[in-house]
Amino acid sequence: MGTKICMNASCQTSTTHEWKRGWPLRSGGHALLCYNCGSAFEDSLFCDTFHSEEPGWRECNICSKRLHCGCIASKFLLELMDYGGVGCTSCARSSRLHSMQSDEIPNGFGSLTRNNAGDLESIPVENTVAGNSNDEGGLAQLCRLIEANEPSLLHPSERANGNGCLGQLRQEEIMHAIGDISTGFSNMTQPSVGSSKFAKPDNMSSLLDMRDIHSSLSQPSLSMALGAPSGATNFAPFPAGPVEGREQGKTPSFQQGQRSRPILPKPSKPGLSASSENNKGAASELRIARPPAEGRGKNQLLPRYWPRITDQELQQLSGDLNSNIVPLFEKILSASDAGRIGRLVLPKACAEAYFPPISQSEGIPLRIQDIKGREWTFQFRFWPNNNSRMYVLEGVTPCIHSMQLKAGDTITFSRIDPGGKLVMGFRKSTNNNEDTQDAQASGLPDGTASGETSFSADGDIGWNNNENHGGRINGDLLQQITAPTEKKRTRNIGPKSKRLLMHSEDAMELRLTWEEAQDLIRPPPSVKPTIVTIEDHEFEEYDEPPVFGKRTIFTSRSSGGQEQWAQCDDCSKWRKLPVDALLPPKWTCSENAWDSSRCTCSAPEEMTSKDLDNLLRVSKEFKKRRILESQKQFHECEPSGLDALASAAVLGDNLDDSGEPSIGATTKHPRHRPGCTCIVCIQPPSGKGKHKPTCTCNVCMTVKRRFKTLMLRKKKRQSEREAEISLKDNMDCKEESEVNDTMIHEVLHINNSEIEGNQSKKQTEKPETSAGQIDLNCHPNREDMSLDIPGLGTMNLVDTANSPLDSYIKQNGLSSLVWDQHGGPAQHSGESLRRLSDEAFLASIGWTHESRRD
DNA sequence: ACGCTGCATGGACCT
DNA sequence: GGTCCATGCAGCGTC
Repeated sequence: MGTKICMNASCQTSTTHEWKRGWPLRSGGHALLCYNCGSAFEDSLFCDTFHSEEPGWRECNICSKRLHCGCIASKFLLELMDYGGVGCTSCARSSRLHSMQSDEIPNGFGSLTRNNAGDLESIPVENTVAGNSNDEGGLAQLCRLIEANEPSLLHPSERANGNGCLGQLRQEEIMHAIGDISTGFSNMTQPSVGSSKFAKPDNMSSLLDMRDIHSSLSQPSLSMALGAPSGATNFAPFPAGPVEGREQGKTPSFQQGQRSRPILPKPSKPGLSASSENNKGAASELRIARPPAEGRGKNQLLPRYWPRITDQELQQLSGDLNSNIVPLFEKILSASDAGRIGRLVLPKACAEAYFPPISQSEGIPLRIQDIKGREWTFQFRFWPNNNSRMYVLEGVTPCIHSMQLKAGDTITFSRIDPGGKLVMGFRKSTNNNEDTQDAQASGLPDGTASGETSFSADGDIGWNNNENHGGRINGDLLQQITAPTEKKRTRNIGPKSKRLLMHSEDAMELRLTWEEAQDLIRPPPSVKPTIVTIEDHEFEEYDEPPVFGKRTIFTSRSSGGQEQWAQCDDCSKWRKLPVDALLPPKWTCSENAWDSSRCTCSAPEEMTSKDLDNLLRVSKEFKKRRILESQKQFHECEPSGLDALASAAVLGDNLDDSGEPSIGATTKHPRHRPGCTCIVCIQPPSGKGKHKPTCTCNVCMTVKRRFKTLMLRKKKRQSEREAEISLKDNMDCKEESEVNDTMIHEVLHINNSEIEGNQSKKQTEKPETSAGQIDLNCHPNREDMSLDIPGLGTMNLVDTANSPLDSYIKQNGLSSLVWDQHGGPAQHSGESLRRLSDEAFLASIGWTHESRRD
């Protein structure tokens, strides 16, 4: 991080690695303080936000000089200015009490003076504040100065946490701040410099407490915007309503400060939209998640529930109602919240903080006014849940309907003070069609729109809302949020912004199909396989996991031969390779052992750029089409792979045979409750030799049905694949003409080799040819994975699905069984085969034919 | 059969 | 590992 020099003139410690952790920075991390005296290092006074994002430059109301960056400290100051106008240093000085000169600030900015160069210096704190800890440095005293000048401007909690630190001010800003403070407070009443409170060094040593002041400072604009008539009590950011009132009796109000909270939900998350602040300027227009009013209870409210109401909205509201609106919390409606049940799950912390306390599960009726002034009565109650409580509002359906809310919309709860009346508003999800109106009505009893549309989409800093991120990502996200059926998927994606979102078309570019992945798998380099024979099939076993090889493109020439093309990782030129070449993940021209004339990057490319473009374009289109097809298949067809296995386990064969009565499906399945009739549970313990072919027990019937269905599906698929292959061939022929005379058709290798998923089939049917073509896993799309029947080997299962019935029987050595039944190598008709297949299959898995033995 | 109610469950998130 | 909360579902009441 380089050498840091302490700003304390009497210290000036220079260090490269020793420092203390200071106040949290809005953009994450902490300021660094001198380990020796606790003062700030030079560059610690720079605001990270300022340097990285420049979110909040503002102009002086008078001279238009640009001020501050919007970091925690300056925001506080500026918002104070917002109350009475923003002022820069010079303007402030002209209007400010001239008596308030920096050298006259006895216990505050006496520690901050300008040196000869005009820069700020920090002088030892002990020089100015008796008994004060050095830890805070001079900046901490800035807060005290503020308080000294206008105690009523601070929330009692802020006064209680009088050790505030306006840390990230850089030198110039500090001077601005001083001036701003002067200006801002000059409009206020009774500057009481040097009050007893001011001199009192209470709570001044704890850096932890410093965060409190940061939190508190982060939200003063809210109350300011409410236009409190006058006096300190009205200026408190969240005037205590009845709820708090109960506790106020217990706790002195000055101790009821805002709890320690980060200024924004998470440093990284607000950053998503922080840049949008750039041109906004006025903080009052930003939809920033605010730490809500101090409520009852000790639980912190999760940032996702912080109300995001703008100062403008609040101002308007307050004006409309002639009273203070205290935003309490908000919640994005879930599917069940907006559903027919009519129960709105309340966040526990919110319910306990802002709603009346309830001791009985039945709860109490709660009257809440909606945006149109109508009053609704809900049952506010709870259920015991895991040694905790789950709070719900019951009977919300009519209200939800009247507001035309649905899952994904946000419902807000506010309180009108005085009186403590609860008000609920809403905010529509911005991806709704009606978003253009987007009548944000956060608690507006008269339904007055408040200009939400203009900034809801880009000014919102909350990370758990559906309005962040612009463009496609936003669209996708919103779509997911408002689609309850997609909820499970969106949960992971939407709220947290932790995952990279990508539009589907873009994602398609990067998407690797299973077939492609299969074909890219290479044996681990320089590891010799062990050859293992399982059921007459030879397998290569590797001790090391496979690696992905280099992706190549295959082309076919009109002469019939195939070519493989690979791109050099160094020069990006395409080189022609033999079809059977398997490349490592990284490959360069120098490794081109097949063409000595092109084994260096300097060698020219064989293909013209036009050819190459065509090649790539066709490959890309082909892939897109292929992915779309696979998606279509996925949606239209049966569940596959593990899904099928799970479904089959749950549903027996109803998956395939919908005509059969359903075995009661239950999501509790894996536990196999008593009475479960799934394929797993109905297995006899031994599983073998106890069932006659005519047996109609549950097990036998299920197994029979399963095998029948399997075969039918297999046949159907086979015919579909054949049809598809012919279709593909036709399409490929069309494409060929587009590319080049010499390139008859071209497809990705992976497409070429197993367009219809036949590759894995071939590999399993003819494993002896699979040497060099590693299939380390069977295709997850294979429906026969659902056949998890004891006694049947994995390879048999694979073959079962992929082979015609007769070959299956042969491969499993069951032909003798057929002979037995018919007294010789009968010429089986399809019908007889089908008739026999049940028994054959039963035999293969161990259900022997006792009747035969008889 | 249908709807309501209260609880259980498990994934997601937080500490 | 603990907590929260969205949702599933069994049991019960009502039609």
